[in-house]
Amino acid sequence: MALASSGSGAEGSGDRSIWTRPERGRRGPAPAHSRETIVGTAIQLADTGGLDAVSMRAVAAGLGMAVASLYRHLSSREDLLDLMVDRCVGELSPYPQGTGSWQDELTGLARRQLALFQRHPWLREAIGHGPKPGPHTLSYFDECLRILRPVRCGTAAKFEAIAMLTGVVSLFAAAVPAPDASSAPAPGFGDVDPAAYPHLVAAVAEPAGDAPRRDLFERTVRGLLTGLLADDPG
Amino acid sequence: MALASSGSGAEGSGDRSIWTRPERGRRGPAPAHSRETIVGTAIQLADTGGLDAVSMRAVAAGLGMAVASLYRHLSSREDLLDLMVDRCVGELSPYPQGTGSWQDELTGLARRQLALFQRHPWLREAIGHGPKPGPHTLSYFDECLRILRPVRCGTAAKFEAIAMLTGVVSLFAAAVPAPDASSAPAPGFGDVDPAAYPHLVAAVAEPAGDAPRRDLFERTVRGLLTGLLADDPG
DNA sequence: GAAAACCGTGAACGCTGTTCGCAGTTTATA
DNA sequence: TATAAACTGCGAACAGCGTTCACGGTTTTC
Repeated sequence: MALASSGSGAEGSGDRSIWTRPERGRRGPAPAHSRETIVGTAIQLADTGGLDAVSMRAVAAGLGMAVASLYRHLSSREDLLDLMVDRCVGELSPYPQGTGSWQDELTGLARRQLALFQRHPWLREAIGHGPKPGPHTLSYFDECLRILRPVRCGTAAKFEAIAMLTGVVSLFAAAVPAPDASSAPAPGFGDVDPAAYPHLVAAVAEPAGDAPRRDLFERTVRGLLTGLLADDPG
Repeated sequence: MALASSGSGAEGSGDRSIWTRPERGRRGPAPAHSRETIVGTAIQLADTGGLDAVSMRAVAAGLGMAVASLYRHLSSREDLLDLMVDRCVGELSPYPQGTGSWQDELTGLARRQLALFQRHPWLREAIGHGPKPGPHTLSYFDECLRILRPVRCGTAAKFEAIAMLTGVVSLFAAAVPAPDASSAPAPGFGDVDPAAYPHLVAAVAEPAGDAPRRDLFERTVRGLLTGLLADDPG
């Protein structure tokens, strides 16, 4: 059942997973760039221009190295994305000592996640393309499970709840991208037959009246948790 | 200088949006393929092999036409994706006559959305890349607003709730892909230092105990709606 | 000293979305 | 009816992408 065949360990750069591949071999010259530097450059590119800006050529150019050399450190672009994600998840730690109820703790964690998604908007897209959790992501799961320890329900349900919570936080991050740029002009209802969409036309005609209600995030998260982990007999 | 000066209307295929571009010009031979056929072929490709399988070359090949000819019907691949999304959203209509509370109606709609996401898994990815709603999507918004009419809160809040609901449904679709294939083997915790993730190790060691609780979807959706649209004075 | 393992790289392969120019067809106008 | 405009279809090409390969130089191991 072991992932890496139980036999011998890593065989150099032929490693399957980026999490078991050693950062450098035991022979040959020292690599000109560390894994840390490569991931940092990639994250910087993504923060600036989105995931599309993270091309192998762009990363290599940012480091002043040749494209092919990147493949001495990574076996694919996906490896790079996995490293980027895990390093950003690491920004959530250290996790504070828990004091309140598990709902309080989880909501607080969700709030820090929201800030993370806003710092790195590309995270929304980078996550979910296959679950290959790195060490920081495993720590994050561990922390969630620690918080959820008092909840009496199956492990699978807890994992589902964690995934759902992360998803909702990501949705909030998408809805409120950041405290800066001009918000997207809302779905652009161009010239359209008003008769076909009566409620829609009436709604957009209304005087908006949107005082962005406070604690919307918190109420939503708590409502979600209630639905997901309601305390009913298993 | 003006491309499409505000004066006259559409000038043939030079249209900005796919929703205003006429399907065919007023001169020249009749197109060999209808927009309907093109979108249908693309959806079929996506249903089979995901969004990556929807390359302009693949679509053209599926129709027995040359790649460049596709650009007589679409000004970009994004146009094609927009058309695909809108046509699938159209599968939600006709919308049944509402009978229950707005929570009941919205939950029912969410359930049909869930089925839609499961029929077309690529929808999750295709949605969200910029809001360019087509006629069916506008109808969907209209229907949601009709259901939400009794709820007393701002229009912006309602749109947020709709977006959030759609997102959560999409998350459920991702968690429960379909009633068929082997579910993803859960995040693969390979050989890992047990001491570093005590709660994680303890959790996966547990006997799972997952009777997939019934009505989890419904309870989650209702919990979310409660959080989002709780009836407090604006 | 020889051999194995490793780093860096230029050049290429196949793929992608998109554009250009040309030939043929249909319609509108004079 | 002749002519110009507008349109369809398409072969060929362009720039960009991720990835691979073969080769020379460097470091370690035997």
